[in-house]
Amino acid sequence: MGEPDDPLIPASEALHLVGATPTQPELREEDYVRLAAFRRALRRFLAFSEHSAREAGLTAQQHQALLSVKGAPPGVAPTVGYLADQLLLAPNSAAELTDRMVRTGLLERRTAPEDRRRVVLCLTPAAEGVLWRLSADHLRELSEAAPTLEALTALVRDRRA
Amino acid sequence: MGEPDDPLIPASEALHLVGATPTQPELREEDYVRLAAFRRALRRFLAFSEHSAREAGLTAQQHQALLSVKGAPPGVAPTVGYLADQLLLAPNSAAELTDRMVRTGLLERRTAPEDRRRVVLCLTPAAEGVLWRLSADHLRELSEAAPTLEALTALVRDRRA
DNA sequence: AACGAGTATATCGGACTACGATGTAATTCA
DNA sequence: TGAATTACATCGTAGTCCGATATACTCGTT
Repeated sequence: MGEPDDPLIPASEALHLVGATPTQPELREEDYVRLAAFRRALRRFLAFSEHSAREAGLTAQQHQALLSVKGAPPGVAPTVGYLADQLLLAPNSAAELTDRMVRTGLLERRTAPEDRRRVVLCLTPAAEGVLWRLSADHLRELSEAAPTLEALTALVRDRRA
Repeated sequence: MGEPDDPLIPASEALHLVGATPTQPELREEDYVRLAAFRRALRRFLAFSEHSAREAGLTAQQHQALLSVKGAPPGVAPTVGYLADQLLLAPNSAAELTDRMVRTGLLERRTAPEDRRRVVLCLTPAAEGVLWRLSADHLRELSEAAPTLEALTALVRDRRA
């Protein structure tokens, strides 16, 4: 994942950047443990997803791209911009992602007739099959992981100060 | 994020790699929409986290590293290996992450006396402050986002075939 | 006590992605 | 028509992760 990991701001300075101090969070040791557990659960799911996608020959990002295109609400055309919006990517990054997926035969670009600036994305039959398989796997995994996730969100949410 | 996104396996071949077909998933259009919505909610939370961390001068990965170290269960020493395990990273990547965080004054390396191969990680006071602030923000955000997330997991979990 | 196997980190080179800045084409509005 | 805007594409850069490999340390054998 290309997330920059080193803003090179010394922590001693960063501390001053955080603005006003919260009113009275009263953070306990337990809260850190819970947050850590929650994040780990999230990571576990994401790791499953990543692994699952990679086994099918694509990346997590590509999987989600397919899902966004396929799962676009009726009446909304899945364009490159829509993809960027759904995946919370910069428009150019979405264009590049599209490039790679077209190159590997997962997507097809179609210039929209009514506005020829826009490019509508279509799944290829191969992508259709892969996505079907991946979705089934994810639904299965979610039916197992969901309880844990829900429990943790509830735990984190309902902690008392 | 340095996630590779282009395995360069043509989709037509990838389709053959997915193994046995599921028994009878009966995927509907709705399922795709729900899965897409769920993934988008996840992304929203992760984006909040990313933004929040970056405002404090570090990355999401670094934030979670701090959380893992701080939230290590009592009796478990947060070493580099432990970090790798918690963040689901390769050991060398964890070592590099540690490097960057030591360089920016977030972590401190301490060779364990009883086994001098192991390196125990400690938060600096600055990191302690940043993490406290971030944790408060995340608990606040989670108390808002959790209901949505729970609703979506439930929706995805309890779909009927 | 020396040896070899195994464990815990560290280092190096390579692959890949995301972004900012910039460019191009199409549309809209004045 | 011309200027401003929108949608997407291209290029160079920064930064992460990983595999392979190296180093340091520990432990069980002999």
